[in-house]
Amino acid sequence: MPELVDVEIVRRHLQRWTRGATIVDVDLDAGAHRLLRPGSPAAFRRTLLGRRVRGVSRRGKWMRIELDGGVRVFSHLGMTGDWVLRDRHAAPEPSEHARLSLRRGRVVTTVRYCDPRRFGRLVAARDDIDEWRELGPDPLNDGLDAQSLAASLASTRRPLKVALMDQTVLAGIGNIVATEALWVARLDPRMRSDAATTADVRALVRGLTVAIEREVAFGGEGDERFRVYGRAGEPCPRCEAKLAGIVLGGRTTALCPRCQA
DNA sequence: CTCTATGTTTAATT
DNA sequence: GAATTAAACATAGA
Repeated sequence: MPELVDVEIVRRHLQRWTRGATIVDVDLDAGAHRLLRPGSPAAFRRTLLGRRVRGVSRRGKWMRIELDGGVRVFSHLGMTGDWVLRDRHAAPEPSEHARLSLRRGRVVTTVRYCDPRRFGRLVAARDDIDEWRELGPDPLNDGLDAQSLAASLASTRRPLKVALMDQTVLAGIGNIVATEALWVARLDPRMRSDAATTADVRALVRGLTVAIEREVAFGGEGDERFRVYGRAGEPCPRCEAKLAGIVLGGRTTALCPRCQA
């Protein structure tokens, strides 16, 4: 689920469910310790209990739940994380590892963090964590600036797709958006990042915009939203050539050998 | 049984 | 230092 658009959708839900409410209980299961990096169940619980939620912000794939007293809870969904709203008496969800009980007036609800693979993170802190501070511009929050992107790309020799997925270059770009954007831009994912011309960067900005808008239009759901991601071996939607599948930076990549040369 | 997966970090190697 | 690669994390689904 979680790339930039998916995380933004979760953020909106989480903010709607929690803003203005007070955390009256924190429950963590036996598997939650893996999510609290750094942290411990006891400290996490102690830090959150009794605090009111002021809002939820997001940069890239990180969310920041802002609480009274300057406390912040950072949430990363990893590969399979999600937050859901449930009645306080509802049974635990499959793969539910953390639960916040929230009181707004006399009504108590629960938001639950579910994550079967537990690659996600939950970090309570009084300052912004390094992972948050080091994030580059967020395409949804900050827009895309061709000049600064060009400067970032020029500073490294890695393959273009690897640089795009570097969260300090742009925050929130994952394997899906990177793959789709490069196809839209007709750029070879293997080309050296510092070899991108001004025209290439312009095409890339457009590709990213198109790919992100497509994610938004589909609500981050359904395989139909993918033009090339996961479609190696199928015909290119643009020129009908057979899409190639390669590995870059340890991630599978689909590309059209004809129009992304 | 095998293979793959929307993410990140770390270690080893070039 | 920079870049590359593989492995690790843990689980579900095809």
